[in-house]
Amino acid sequence: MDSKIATIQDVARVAGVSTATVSRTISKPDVVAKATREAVLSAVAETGYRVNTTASNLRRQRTGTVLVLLPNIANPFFSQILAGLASVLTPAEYSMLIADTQTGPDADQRLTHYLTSGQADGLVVLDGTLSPETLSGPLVPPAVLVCEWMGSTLPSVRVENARGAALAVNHLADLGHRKIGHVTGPPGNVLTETRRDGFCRALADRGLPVHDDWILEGDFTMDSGAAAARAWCHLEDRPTALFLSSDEMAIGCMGALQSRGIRVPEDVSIVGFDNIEIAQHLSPGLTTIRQPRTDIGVRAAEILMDMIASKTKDGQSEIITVHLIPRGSTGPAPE
Amino acid sequence: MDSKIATIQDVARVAGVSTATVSRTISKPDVVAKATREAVLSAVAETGYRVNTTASNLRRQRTGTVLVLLPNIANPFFSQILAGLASVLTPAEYSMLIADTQTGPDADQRLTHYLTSGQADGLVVLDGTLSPETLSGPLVPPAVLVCEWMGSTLPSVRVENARGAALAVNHLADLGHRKIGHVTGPPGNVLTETRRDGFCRALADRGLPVHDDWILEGDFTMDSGAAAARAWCHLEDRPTALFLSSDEMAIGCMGALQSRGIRVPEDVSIVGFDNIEIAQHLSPGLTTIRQPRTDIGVRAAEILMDMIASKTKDGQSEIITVHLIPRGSTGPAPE
DNA sequence: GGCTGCCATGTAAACGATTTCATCGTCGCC
DNA sequence: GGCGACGATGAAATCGTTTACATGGCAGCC
Repeated sequence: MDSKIATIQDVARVAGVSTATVSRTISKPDVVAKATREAVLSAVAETGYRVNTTASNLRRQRTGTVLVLLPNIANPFFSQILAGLASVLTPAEYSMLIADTQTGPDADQRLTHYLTSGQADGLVVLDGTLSPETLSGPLVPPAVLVCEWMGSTLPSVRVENARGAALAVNHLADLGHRKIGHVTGPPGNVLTETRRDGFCRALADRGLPVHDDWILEGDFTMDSGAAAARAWCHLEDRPTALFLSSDEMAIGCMGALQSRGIRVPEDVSIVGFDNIEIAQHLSPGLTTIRQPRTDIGVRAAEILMDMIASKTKDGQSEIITVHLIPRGSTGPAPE
Repeated sequence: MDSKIATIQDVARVAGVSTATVSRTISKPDVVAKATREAVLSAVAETGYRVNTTASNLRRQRTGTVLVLLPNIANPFFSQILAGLASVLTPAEYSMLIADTQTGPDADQRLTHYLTSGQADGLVVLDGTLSPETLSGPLVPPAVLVCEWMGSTLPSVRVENARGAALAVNHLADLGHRKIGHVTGPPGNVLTETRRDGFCRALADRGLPVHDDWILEGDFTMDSGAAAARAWCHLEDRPTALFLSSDEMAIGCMGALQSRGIRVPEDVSIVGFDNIEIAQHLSPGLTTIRQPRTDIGVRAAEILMDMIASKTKDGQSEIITVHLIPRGSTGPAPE
């Protein structure tokens, strides 16, 4: 009937040792004598003892929490990175505190509050719109940036965004397209900038025209992809291929085009970016740039764990390779 | 150069009061005199004091953590529930610990460990395959089940799964379909059972045949939807309409059908379940049963907060209404 | 045999808050 | 004017660990 959970004191009493020995048995078993160790372990089993993480964290001056900042938790792209993060953090006894940076206008203030409140031992930033200054205060814990860098010196796991865009352009150019358009992410976002730059540079490299009217603004959502499709329809001189800065937008765009009777890829070829799971299940399948999302999360978590362990704010950076996945949404340029 | 964070002691010293008064000023401002309160608050501002959550939690015998059990974090359906949960939990100073119940074979054991380790003040269960016994040990904190019930007496936020299935069937029957098939979720999952039962009952109510060959087994993933499409192709006597137990499966199925040249809805009508965002962006749009995912999360979190506040394991339950969203993937039965 | 040194363990002081209980005024009332 | 009550504050215990330091015993060595 002891609904109370056993404490280290109880274990110590049962095993006939001091709490120090119990603690040592659990954290560094090799420093206690074999006999004592066994006595303690059986006392642990008998009492059903579990270490109280809160107390442990307090004493060890850590929080056991990693704060993950992301713009939109409902985006499947992010959730898969989360899965990667979790697979490393959970075994390391860290829990993820997920903060949606998009909710509400006071987001920036709430954020600073969060960052400096000592609620987290580390930070994983998935939001490309956060300012480097916000992230480099003295009170801000070690941080790893994911998928972006913005000239900051913080360690990061980045994806070859520019090269990804170039892969898309080259693929389309190889298929004979000469009029290639682009739908960007939201302005100010690093992903947006790099992919757009990579796109423009690749066009130039292939000697293809960069046409301002063909660069449409989106915001990574399906809705904005659909809007881009409508905008495309209203263009006088329409590109025969579109490279969209995210799969979500590409899906929204493709759906909107198809429901207007425009054929993909016969009338227009579509390339996305991300390779989210659904891309292969569409008809036609979506040609896209693959980013290994789980790996990204895993590497980010590993780097962060290293930083926390070595108590530094500097860490390694890593660049993750992207690949073109050709599918049915791209085809030869129409006449 | 005091990179150290201020403690309540520092504030007390600066304000010339005791730590007790500082603590009171912050947690129940009305019991301290106005003058003292102001002195304390300005000392707080001056020192940049933030309460140390870990210490506070330890003293107050809480963890400040809610454990969320879900089968697959990458599923967009769940992430939106998470968003709803977060919107309630974060303001209440709770953080979410997300545990993927699917990873690894020792999942069940790890789970029990988690549940009883006192790591969480509450539990939100999104996984329909967990056994009620696992969730009702004396050491398990207050729990709310989401989207399921399995005869358990635990409080829950459930969705009208059976009625949703009936809505789908009636919609198809109204369109003249008499041969209606179903793709289920994974066996043993409560959602699977209830939706299948609702499906069968609705067929019977409309006087339509229940044909075992037309009930295909899936597991809620796109891949299994695609597999169902292939299975459908191999049927001798093919249903003219399919109700799939999740949108993901419906998408996988529709994509696979279309890429085989089978037209939706001319050759076969498709109904999903969930109304995930992408459903409206497909071409044709996916007819589906809408569950208000964010609301579900919000209500579950609210109920849990109530339970924690009143220190009980019993809470209210709530049933969330579903709606049919007709889109282009359903049409009149072919001749 | 006595000294050095190491190994295993215990003692007790943190960690930073909350909260009970005691104390000290001050006010009101008879 | 004295007594009771109440309102505001402080002192100190407590939450459950971890860990620096002290202690005691035993082996090894001259």
